[in-house]
Parts: sequence; structure tokens; C-alpha cells
Amino acid sequence: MTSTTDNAVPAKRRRDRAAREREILDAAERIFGERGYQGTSMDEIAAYVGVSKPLIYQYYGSKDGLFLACLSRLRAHLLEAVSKEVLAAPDAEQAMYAGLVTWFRFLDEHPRAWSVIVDEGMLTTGPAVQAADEVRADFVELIAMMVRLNLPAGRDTDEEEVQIIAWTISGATERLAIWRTKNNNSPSPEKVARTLQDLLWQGLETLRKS
Amino acid sequence: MTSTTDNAVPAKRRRDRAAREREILDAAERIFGERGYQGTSMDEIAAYVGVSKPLIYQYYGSKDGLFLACLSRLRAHLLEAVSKEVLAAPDAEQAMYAGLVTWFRFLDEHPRAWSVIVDEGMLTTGPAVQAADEVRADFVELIAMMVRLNLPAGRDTDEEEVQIIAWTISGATERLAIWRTKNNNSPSPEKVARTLQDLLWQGLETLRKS
DNA sequence: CGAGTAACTTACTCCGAGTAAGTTCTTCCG
DNA sequence: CGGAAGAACTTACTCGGAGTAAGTTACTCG
Repeated sequence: MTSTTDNAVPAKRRRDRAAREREILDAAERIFGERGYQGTSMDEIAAYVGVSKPLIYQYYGSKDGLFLACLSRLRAHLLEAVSKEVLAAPDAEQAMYAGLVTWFRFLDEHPRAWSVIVDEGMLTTGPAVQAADEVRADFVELIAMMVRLNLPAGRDTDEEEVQIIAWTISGATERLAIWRTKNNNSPSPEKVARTLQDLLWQGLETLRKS
Repeated sequence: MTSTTDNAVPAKRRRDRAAREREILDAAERIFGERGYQGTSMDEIAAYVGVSKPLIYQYYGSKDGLFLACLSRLRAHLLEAVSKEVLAAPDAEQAMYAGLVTWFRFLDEHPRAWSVIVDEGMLTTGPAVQAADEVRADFVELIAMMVRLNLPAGRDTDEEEVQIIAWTISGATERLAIWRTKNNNSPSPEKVARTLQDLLWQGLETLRKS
């Protein structure tokens, strides 16, 4: 009779696979977020969940696999938050600003999530790199789409240029986010977004009619 | 008499510390560049140099330390190449273009060096992160300097804005470089540099007189 | 030639990723 | 109800690589 209720949390019994996977993923997200990829051991996550290590391997295959699962989920949330604001904006200029602000705010408000995303570079071996790139590419695609929308409809768009611009913005925002966290989240999301907007918008206008 | 000459390479005898350190660093650069941080073991580097592992630890302290030493040296070369071109340019606009082109060309021509720089993210634990940031900050300082030079002399420059712009450019160029290598070094350095120049220059002009 | 020291080695420890080979639960069919 | 089938889960390892304690050799200078 150590448990508070009988029906709510059945002590620590077996769960079905889906539920256990979620539990493990939550724990992994938390611990990776606190200690980083290197600093976290699989034993630690297993102990935290109250489960043995091989179970995690059965469900996620490897440490990289588990980390990647965290990363995908976090990036999906971030992408969702940003694209929601972007799509809600009345015009392209405001969409860009809204997207930028949301990006920086989200990372301020989810510092643990952020550490995981920053640690993305940890995945250097095996197929995990590929998968991590695909996760990032989703973001680049969103940006590229915005850039394309902003170009004149009739003319051929130079797809290479679009890609360059999209990767520029992706790289810039990631690096700025890292810099901000080392700087006590300063300058504010609004200030960074505004400066970036001022810096880039003119250029986009120019490219539009070149 | 297995060696080709007697005087050139004195078989495999002791060297003084400085020489050995260089030898180790060269080997580390090569092997890290080929196999990445994770994929490289200290034993492997030791074997390659023909020396025992504890010697490396005596000279470089840790795997992170050794990697960091490689990183610093490589980044210093890169910084030197870029700043040389920047300083040689007749005006700010051409300086920016020259700097960008040089950056991308250098990385095309030194793919192994580049892998090491990309793997920078591997350093997440301990004091190595700090040191790695300082190495990167050198670059950001060069960019910030250029941005400042381009602003009107009399007025207060908004130092926060300068920092934001500098980190933007740093982040963008790094991410673009990674993207290009996964894309068979395409688009060309010139094209990327030109697009980036077109994108950013207008914005810099605008900020100049705001 | 012998002390002193710099260069270097052997032979470990320890920790963490990953695994082989089971052992319990739980369900569902007769 | 009984008992097979399979899912959930564990114990008890291996193996490799980072890092180290305690020396051993070679060079150098008085």
C-alpha cells in the first residue's frame, strides 16, 4: 500500500509498448537536455524510468537513435510553433518577423529542448546524421517556401538562390540562438528579429526584381 | 638499413617536445579529419605517430584538448586567409565579397580541415567548449570590425546590432559551407558569395543610415 | 663517468555502449 | 478453468576506448 491509489498509477507494472516508449522519450529529453549527449548515459535514463537498459535498446536501437527521436519531436514542435505564426501573418514582411520572433521566444521558453537541438552536432556517425539532416531540412523548406512566395510569380525562380537564402537564414538563426543563450538570452527576441529583418528584407526585395 | 637516408629521418628516435607535439598534432589533424571526432581513438593516433598513448596525454591533456589544438590551428589558418583578402580589397563592398569567396574556396580546398571544424560541436563537456567559442569569436570579431568600418564614423554605433549582424554572417557561412559539402561543393564559391552579398549588402546600407 | 632530467613505455583501471540468453507477466483460445 | 504464445522485461555479461600510476630508457651537462 505504498501507492496513493489503485487505479490511477498501477505502482510500476508493465505498460504496453507505446506508453513505455513515450515514458522513455520524456525521460531522455529531460536528461539529455540537462547533461547533454555526452554527459548522459543510457544506464542513467534507464534508472530514471525505472526500467532496464536493454529495453531501451529494444525500442530505440542505440543511443543515437534515442537522441534522434528526442530531436525530431522537439524540432517538430518548434517548426509547428513557427509555421503557425508565419501562416497567420497578413503579409510576407510580417510573416518573416513573426517567424523570427517566435523562433527566439520558443527557445527562451524551452531551454532544455534547446540544449538538445544544439547538441545535434553530436550525431556524426552512422545513419543518424542523415536523419538529423532531414529534420533540419524541414525547417529550411519552410523558409524556402516563404522566399519563393515573395518572388514574382511569373518569372523563373533561381532555385539555387532560394536554397542559398534559406540555408543562410537557417544558419543565422541557429547561431544567433546559441549566442543568445550564452549571453543570458540577451538581446531580446524582438530586437534580434527586428535587426535580422532590417538586414535581410531589403536584400530580398532587391533579389525579387533582379 | 630500412630507412632511405641516415640524416633526413633519424629512424624513430626521441625528439624534443616541440617537434613531437607538432608530429602528434599533424597526425591528429589528419585522422580526426578522416574519421571524425567520435570515430577516432587516441590509440589510433598514438600508433600512427609511433608513440605511446600516455605521451599524448602528457602533452595535450585529453582527447578534447588534442582536438581543440587541431581546431585552433585550422581556424587560425582560415582566419588568416580570409583576413588577408579582406584587407587587400580596395573598398568595403569588395572586401566583403573577397572574404566570402575566400572562405568557401578554402573549405573546398581543405576538406579534411573542414571536417574538423564542422565537428566542433563535439566539444560539449568541460572547458573545451569555452575555448572553442573563443576560437570562433575571433572570426566574429573580424566580421564585426568590417561592419563597424562600414558604419558612419560620427554616430554612436549600436554595438548590439553589430554583434547580431556579425553572428548572423558567421552562422550563415558555416551552415552554407556544411550544406555545400553535402552537395558536392555546389553551388560554386563565387555564386554563393555573390548571392550572399546581394542579400546582405542592401541591408547593411540601410542600417548605415538609420 | 655519474647524476639529473626530459622523453617515453608497460600495464593497468574504469566506465559506458551494446548484447545473449533467458524469465516473468498477460492474454486469449479451447 | 488450464495452458500455449507472445509481449514486456531482466540478469549478467563482453568489449572497446579514455585516462592513469609507476616506472624505464636515453640524452645532457657538470
